[in-house]
Amino acid sequence: MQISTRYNPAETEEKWYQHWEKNGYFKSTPDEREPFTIVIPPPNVTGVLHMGHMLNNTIQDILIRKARLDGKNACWVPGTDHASIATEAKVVRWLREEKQLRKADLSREEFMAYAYQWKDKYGGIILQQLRKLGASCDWDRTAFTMDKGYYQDVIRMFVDLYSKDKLYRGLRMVNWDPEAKTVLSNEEVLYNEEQAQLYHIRYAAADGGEGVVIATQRPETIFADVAIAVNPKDARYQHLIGKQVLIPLIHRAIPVIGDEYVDMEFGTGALKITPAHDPNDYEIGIKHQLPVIDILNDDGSLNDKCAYAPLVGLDRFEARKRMKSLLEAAEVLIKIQDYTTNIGRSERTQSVVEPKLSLQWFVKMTSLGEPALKAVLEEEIKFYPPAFRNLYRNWMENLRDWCISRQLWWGQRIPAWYLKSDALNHETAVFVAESAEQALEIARAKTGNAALTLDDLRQDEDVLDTWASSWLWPISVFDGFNKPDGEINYYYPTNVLVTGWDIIFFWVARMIMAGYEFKGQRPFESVYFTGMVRDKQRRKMSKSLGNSPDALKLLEDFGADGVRYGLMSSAAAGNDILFDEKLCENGRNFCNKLWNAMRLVKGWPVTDAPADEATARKNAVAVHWIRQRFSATLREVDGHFTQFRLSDALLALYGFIWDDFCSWYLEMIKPGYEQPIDRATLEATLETFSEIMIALHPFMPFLTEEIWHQLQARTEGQDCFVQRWPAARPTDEALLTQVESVKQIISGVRDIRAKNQLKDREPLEFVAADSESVNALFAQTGLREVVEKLASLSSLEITSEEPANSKSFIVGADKFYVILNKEIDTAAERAKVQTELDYQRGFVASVQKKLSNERFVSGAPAAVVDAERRKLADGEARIKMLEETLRGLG
RNA sequence: GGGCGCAUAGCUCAGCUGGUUCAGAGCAUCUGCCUUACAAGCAGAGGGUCGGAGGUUCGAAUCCUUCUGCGCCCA
Repeated sequence: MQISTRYNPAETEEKWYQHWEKNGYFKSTPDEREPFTIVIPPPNVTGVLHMGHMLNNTIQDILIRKARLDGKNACWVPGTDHASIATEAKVVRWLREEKQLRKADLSREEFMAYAYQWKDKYGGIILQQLRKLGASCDWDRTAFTMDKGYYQDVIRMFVDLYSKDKLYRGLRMVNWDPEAKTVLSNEEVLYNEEQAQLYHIRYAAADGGEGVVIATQRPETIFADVAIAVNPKDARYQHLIGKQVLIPLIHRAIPVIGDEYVDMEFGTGALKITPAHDPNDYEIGIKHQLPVIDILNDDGSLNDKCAYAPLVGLDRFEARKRMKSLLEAAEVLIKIQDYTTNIGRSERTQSVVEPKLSLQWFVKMTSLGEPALKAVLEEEIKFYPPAFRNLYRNWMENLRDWCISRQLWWGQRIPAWYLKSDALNHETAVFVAESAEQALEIARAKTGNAALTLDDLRQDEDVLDTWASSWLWPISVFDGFNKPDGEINYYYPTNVLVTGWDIIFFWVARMIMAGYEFKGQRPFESVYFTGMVRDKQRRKMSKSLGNSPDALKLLEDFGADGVRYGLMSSAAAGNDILFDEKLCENGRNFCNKLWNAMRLVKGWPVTDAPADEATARKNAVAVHWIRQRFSATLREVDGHFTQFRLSDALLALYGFIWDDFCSWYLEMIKPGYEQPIDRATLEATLETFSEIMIALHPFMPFLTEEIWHQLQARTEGQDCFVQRWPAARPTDEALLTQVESVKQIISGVRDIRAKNQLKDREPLEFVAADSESVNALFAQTGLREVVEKLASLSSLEITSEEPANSKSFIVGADKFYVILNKEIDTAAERAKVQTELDYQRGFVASVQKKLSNERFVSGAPAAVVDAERRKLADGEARIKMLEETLRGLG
C-alpha cells in the first residue's frame, strides 16, 4: 500500500481523540497512585478559542500527558467562568440587537433568564474547541462558576468572611447614570473627546484678601467644595496655604491646602476639591481628612446640601447654565475658556456619567495577604519563571482592600439584606446570611422586632466580582466546601497552575489567599506563567485589533500537532511570544519529517538471514549509539521538565529526532536500494522509534499515536497515550564522543566534495593520518564502516605517509585526507591553510597565556586547568599538522 | 513619581550555579543537489566587540555599579 508522503492531520486527529475519550483515558478517580492535578484557568463561558488559550492549554496538556506517562493519576479539570462583566455586556448587546430589549426595561429575573438562554446557546463552545487542540481534560468534571454548587460555595464564602469580620461596606466612587438611575461598571462607560468650557472663578479670601482663581468645568459643583488645593511648590499660591477662602454665592469658608498632586500648568494651578463628585478629589479628601458633601440627587438634580436655594431641584446642566449669570452678577467669573476634554457617557442612555460615592463591599486584605505573600517568598509555592516573585511581592506588600461588589446582574448576588425602610446607601443595619430566611431571623434578632417579614427586607442589588468566585476554583471544583473530607483530599493541593502573568494579581494571588483562608493550604505547588501571544509588531493579540489569527483555521492548516509545536518552540516560560505562522509551518514540517521516517522504516524489506559482517558491525554500533543518544536526550528532557522548561524539552527532542535519528542513524542503517534489512536491526529501530514517540507524545499527541500504531501491530489498548515514559539509562560517554568525531569526519569529507564539485555518491579514497586517537577511534567496532558508508568511501587507510593530490582537514587533533584525482590549486590551498594556521597560533597563544598565569593554575579547579592543557596540546598538534601541510604544498 | 523587566547573528529568541555545550537554535541568506523516506527535503557555507562605560574575579554574555534605549505594572 502506498502511504502518502505527507502526514494528514485531519484524518488522524478526530480518530484518535475519539479513541482516547471512548476508552476513558481522560478520566480520573482517586486511587492508590500519586495524583497529578491541574485545574484549567476557566475561559469565559461564551468565549471562543484564541491564541492565548491555545498556548496555555497546550502547556497544560503537555504537563498532564507527561504525568500520565510517568504513571501518575493525572487529573485535568476543565470548566468555564461566568465572566460577569464581559458576558453581561454580550447579553445586553444581544438583547438590544436581536430582541430590541433594553436591560433597564427588564426585571432582574427576566434578564437572568435571557442570560442563561445565551449561556446555554454559546456556552462551552470553547471547550469543544479545546478538544481539537488535543486537550486531555477529564470532561466529566467540567465545572462552571455559576453552577448551583459553585454558586452556593461563593455565597458561603461571603458569609464566612463576614462572620470573621473580614468584609465591610465602604465608600467608593462609582459611575452613576442619572438617567437610568443605576451604577455602571467601567466597561459600560464610553469616553469621548467633547467640547466643554472651563469657568475661571474667584474665591475671595476669608480675611478680605483677593483669594484665588480656580478653573472648573462643572461650576455647579462648587457648593460641594471642601477645599482648594495648590501645589506647595507653586510660588503664586504658597502664601495661601493654611488660609481660608470663601465659596462664591454661599460664602462658606474652606481651607487652602498644599498637595503635590496639583498640576501647576493646568487651569490656574489652583484646584477645587470636591470629594463627592470626583474620584481624584475623593482620594485627596481622604489624605487631608476633609469632609464630603454630596449635592446631587440620584436623578442628577441638585439637592439641598448645596445650600443655595435658587438651584435646588434643578438638573445639573440647567444649574450649570444658571451659574454663569449668577457668577457674573457676583463678579467672580473671570473668564470662560473653551477646551476639549474626555467626557464619559453611559453606553446605554448616552447620559453624562456622574462620579458618585456609593457603599460597596470590600474584603480586608491584611490578614489574607500575609500567608499568601509568605508562601511565595518561602517557595512553598514556586513561580516559574521565578522573576515573577518580585512582581508579586511588590503588589502584595502594597495591598489595598478589594472591592468585590459589581453593579451587574450576571453573577452571584451579594447575600446581604437591608431594611426596606432605610434609604439606599444610608442603611442602618445589614443582615448577611446564606438565604433570605436566615437573614430575616438575624434581622429580627438584631432589631428586636419579631414582626419583621421578608417583605421588610431588600437584598443587595449587586453581584460579586468574578474574581471573588474564581478565587475558589481549585477548591470548589472538587466540592471542597461541601465535602472537605472527600476527594479534595486526594487532588488538593493541585500540582501546577498554568496561566498568563497578566492575571497574577486578579487571580493567582487571590487563589493563593483563598487557599490558605478557606483550606488552610496552598492551592498549588507551582505556577507556570505563560507569556502573552503577540503579533509581529509586538501588539497583544486581541479581537478588537483583529490581529489574532483564527485559531481553528490554524489548526486546520497545520494540524493540532503543528500548531502545538509552533506555539511551544518559541515559548520559554513567562516570555511573550511573537507569533508567526512560520512557527506552525516548522511544526507541520516536523510532522512530515517524522511521518517520512516512519515510511522509510516501514518500507524496508526484512530478512532473517544475517547481514554480512561489515554491515552487522556497522548496524550494531549504530543501534547501540542511537540508544545512548536517546538516553542522553531523555536525561536532558527530564531535567527540562522538572524546571518546566518545556520549550527546551521540545527542542531537545526535535534536535535529537531530526539530526541524530533521521539524518545520522537512519542513514547509517539504511540498506542499499531494494536490499533488505536484517531483522535484529529493524526491530531495534522500531523499538527505539516507538520509545521516541512516547517521549514526544506530550507535545504532539496525535502524530505520535498514529505513528506508534503504524510502526508495529499493537494489541487492544496498547496505545501510545497509556505507555510509560522511557527511562534514561546511564550513557557510554566515550562512544558518544567517538561518534561525534565520526560525524565531523564525514562532514569534512562532504565539505571537500561540495567545494570540489564532486558528486555525493562518487566513491572517494580516504586516508587518516596515523595516531593513537585515530587508531582508538577505528578500533571501536563498526565506526570504520559507518564512515565508509556515510562518506561514500572506496577505501579507508590509516598511514603516516602524506598522500599526494589530496585535500586535508582536521578533526580535533587528527588529520584526514581525501584523495582527489585532479590537480590541486596549491596557491589557493596554501592561503586557506595559512589562514587556519594564523587562527590556531592565536588560539594557542591565548591558552598559553592563561596557563602561564600562576593564579589561574592554582586558583581554578583541576578539571578546568586540565581542559586548558588539553586545548593547548590539541592546538599545538594542529599547528604542527598545518605546518606540514604547508610544506607539502611546496 | 514608585516598582519590575528586557537589550546576544539580518529576524525571533535560548544560554541554569561565572569555567569544553560558550558564543548557540530556528527562520532568513549563499552554494550544490528533483539522491533510492521527506524539495514542506538533503548536503555544505557565511554571519556576533553578547546595548555603552566602569568594577569584582585567575576567569564575565553570566555577578555588581552606572549610563543609554525600549516594554510593563502601580499611583
